[in-house]
Amino acid sequence: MSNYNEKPEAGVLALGDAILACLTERPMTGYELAKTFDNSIGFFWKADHQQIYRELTKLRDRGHIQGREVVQSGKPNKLVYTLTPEGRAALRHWAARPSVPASIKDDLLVRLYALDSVDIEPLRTDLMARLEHHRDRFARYERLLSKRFPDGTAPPADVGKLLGLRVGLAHERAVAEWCEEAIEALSALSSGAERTNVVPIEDVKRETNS
Amino acid sequence: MSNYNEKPEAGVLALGDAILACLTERPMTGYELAKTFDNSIGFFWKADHQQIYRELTKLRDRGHIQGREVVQSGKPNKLVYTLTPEGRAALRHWAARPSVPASIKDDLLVRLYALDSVDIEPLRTDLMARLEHHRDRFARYERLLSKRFPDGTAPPADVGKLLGLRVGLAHERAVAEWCEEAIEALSALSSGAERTNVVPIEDVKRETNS
DNA sequence: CGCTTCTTTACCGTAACGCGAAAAAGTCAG
DNA sequence: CTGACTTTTTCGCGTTACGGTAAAGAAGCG
Repeated sequence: MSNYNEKPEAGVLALGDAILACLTERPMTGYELAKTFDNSIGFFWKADHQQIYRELTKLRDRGHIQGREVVQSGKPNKLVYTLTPEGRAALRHWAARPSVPASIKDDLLVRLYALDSVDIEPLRTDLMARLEHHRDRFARYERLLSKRFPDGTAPPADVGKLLGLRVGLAHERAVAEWCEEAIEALSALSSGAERTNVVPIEDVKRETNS
Repeated sequence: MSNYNEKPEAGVLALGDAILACLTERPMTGYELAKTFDNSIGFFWKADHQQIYRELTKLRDRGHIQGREVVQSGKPNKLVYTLTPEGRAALRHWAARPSVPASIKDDLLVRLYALDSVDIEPLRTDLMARLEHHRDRFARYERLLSKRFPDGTAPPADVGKLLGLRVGLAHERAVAEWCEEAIEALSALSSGAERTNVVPIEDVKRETNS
């Protein structure tokens, strides 16, 4: 059996590390971080500005980042945060620890699990919204990919960002397809004895080759 | 502690609802719930026994479940929890609200994002562990599917459980495939150029306002 | 004999999230 | 000019989630 229950020490504080990761790119203010977590990480992590600022304070207290005030005319002064060498080291150290596989944790699955105890109509509506959502995301990732990495390759420093987009793409596609399947199944349920023939999975060998 | 009916916004407390969903199947004790959340929901949701018990207490206080003590000989007495009509109604009501699409939130992606600031070797090791993990899960779902739904169909009440397994399957497959891709990419990175002089900071991005 | 299983509960912490509010400067539309 | 909105940061209220440590008490296993 695979055992991923080692002992990740100080554990889960990934939001702070996500911020550190963002700051490896360039120094940023809390406002910038909050606006777009840069358009890669922000897809997987969302956090409002209060959260960001609170985390920034903690990171500064730990000496992982350093704030430099930039006086602006016409706007409030801003605090541009830069990684300190300690912050860099902390990030490296954190990144060297094994990650914990995230669980799916989707409440939709809970609803489906109790399918015979809930109303199917709102569920179907919900699933359709979800389908749209995942399709949107998929298209967004595709656009980003073809814009930032038109030939499918990346310079060494950006390989990780490419991979991030690729996993997002794969995930959204898989879930969107599943949504279609689920909607169909629910429709078949509510329309009664009508049974659409389901194609067994072994025969559906869909390879997307572009 | 007075007001929990005024804010029916999108789903917050899902752990409690997951427990309610479990209890629609059959009455269970906290211990049973903690052991295996039944082998469908437990894959997507993991919670230790303290969490479960705490949640059970809350649910009982709300009148959503009802505990019935069963005296046992040879074992401690147990509390078998049953859904009350109020609990059923609450579950139905909760399930009728739109769900919030869960974000991915995987710290591995953060590590990858900051790829040029971290060590690749532990990352590659981590990815290989992850690959194994997702393959395990995939195989597990496959086994469960062929055991519980050998012909790929389910009685109406179990359609949701089938769908849950199917999305798990699709997800694990997609992520496992991505892991392979990522491992390959990282290997190419580390075996490749020994740091040819690449892009120092010659390009200071000018802010729109200085 | 000690160890594990069974079953529940308690109290400790803190990370994460969310909501509402507020400063103090400027821009821009009506 | 007024009102609304942007920019940027911060405070403080709350709840949910989760993690650890530990205590019970009886049974069964080796």
